[in-house]
Amino acid sequence: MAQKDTARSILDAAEELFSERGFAETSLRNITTKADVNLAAVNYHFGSKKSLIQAVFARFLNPFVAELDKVLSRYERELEGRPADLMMLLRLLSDTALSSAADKPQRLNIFMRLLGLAYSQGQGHLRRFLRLEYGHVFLRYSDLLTQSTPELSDEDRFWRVHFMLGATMFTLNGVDSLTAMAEHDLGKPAVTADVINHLLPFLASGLQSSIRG
Amino acid sequence: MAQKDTARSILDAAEELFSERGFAETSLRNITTKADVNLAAVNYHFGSKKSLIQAVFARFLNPFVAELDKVLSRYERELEGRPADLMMLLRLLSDTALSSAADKPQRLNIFMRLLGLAYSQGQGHLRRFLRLEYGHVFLRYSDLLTQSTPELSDEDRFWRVHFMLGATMFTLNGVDSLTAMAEHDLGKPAVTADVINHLLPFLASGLQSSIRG
DNA sequence: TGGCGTTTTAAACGTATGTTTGAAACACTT
DNA sequence: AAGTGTTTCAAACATACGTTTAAAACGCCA
Repeated sequence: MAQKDTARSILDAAEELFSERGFAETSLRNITTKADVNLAAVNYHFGSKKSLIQAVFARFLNPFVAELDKVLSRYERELEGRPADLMMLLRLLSDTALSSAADKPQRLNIFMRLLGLAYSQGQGHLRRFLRLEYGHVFLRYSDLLTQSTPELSDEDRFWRVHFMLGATMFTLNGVDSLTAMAEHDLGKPAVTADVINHLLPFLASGLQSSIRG
Repeated sequence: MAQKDTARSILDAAEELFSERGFAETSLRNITTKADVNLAAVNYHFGSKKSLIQAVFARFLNPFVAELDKVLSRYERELEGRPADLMMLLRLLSDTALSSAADKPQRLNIFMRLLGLAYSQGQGHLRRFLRLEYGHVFLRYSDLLTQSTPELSDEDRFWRVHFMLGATMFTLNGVDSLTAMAEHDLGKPAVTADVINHLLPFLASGLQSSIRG
């Protein structure tokens, strides 16, 4: 019990602090103080700060990616060779993400902030770790996206998929500030699921745009 | 001459290093070494590291915002009361951005990376500085956007404008990696202007989406 | 209960950071 | 050329960091 509790406390504290202040700006002393464990515990249980960062991601992504893998397999079976439907693909992904943090909705927001940080702070080791560990699922999803948009040129699809990724990352990365702004500007509270309900039509329309520049 | 040269060298070096490694990860010693000036020069000329960061943004944003202000005034005059056109508004913004770094295209990419960092790294002081200093121009642009999309509900427009911002920030933030990937995947080199030509139709279609979730 | 591997602890290590200092070098007016 | 305000410089300062250490405390099986 001792080992699990200490390691878990550290992961909990690190997850929250990293998402609030970034990786470089969060010290091991911040983390161990919040977790109420000894400073040396991080190096004892995780080896280094870098490994701790990776462990934070792995704890969230391992179950998520496993579940997404299952969901995609089930959907491919249902399709029986027919091409995938775009809105359905987007729904599969967002539902999987939402349900992977269903017990504590705040955790999805926290994790999306971490993912955003991973791509904006240096953390080259993190990007390498993520691609190595989870790259295959995203390649698989990308193939299904291609099936669902046969009318697009490879070039248009390439760019627009990255635009979708950007809108999604940016939005979910700052979903807490955005929902707060929404409540202030529109007088209407919103949760992550509401934001996603607005987001998906935007993404689908953008991907399938027929406006010529 | 001495003062200007030293301060300029520092700003040049800081701009580049910050965009490559982030703010916390770039030390004053990194900067002053690259700029080939004495370590104490930063504190002498700028007062502190925070003020240096703000100065880097001000150097780029002051001329950009001044130019955008002029461009918007000219466009409003041309409209003579008619509602603004969406694609035209997007073009005005992107053209102004592109031309504000026309002499050295790489500077726009560098600056967009900095802007992304400003919103993902802690740097609360920076966000406050940016809103205080340049908020009025973005409010003005936002009003024109509203004119150009009268068919949208305030709620849809609110969310979709932020999705657009996200797609844009993410894309231009990583435009160097993206163009490299594009060349690898599509066998077709691309520059920032090409990326924007793909981006604008995506944004316009997303904003005007009529897909129901 | 005694012994042993695991975990926790307080303290220290070496290094890097932002900032300050006071003297030296410089530019420019009188 | 002397004097004055500005800028540069090498050095030091205080602080914070990630990591290591060696002893103490703990958990558990014999």
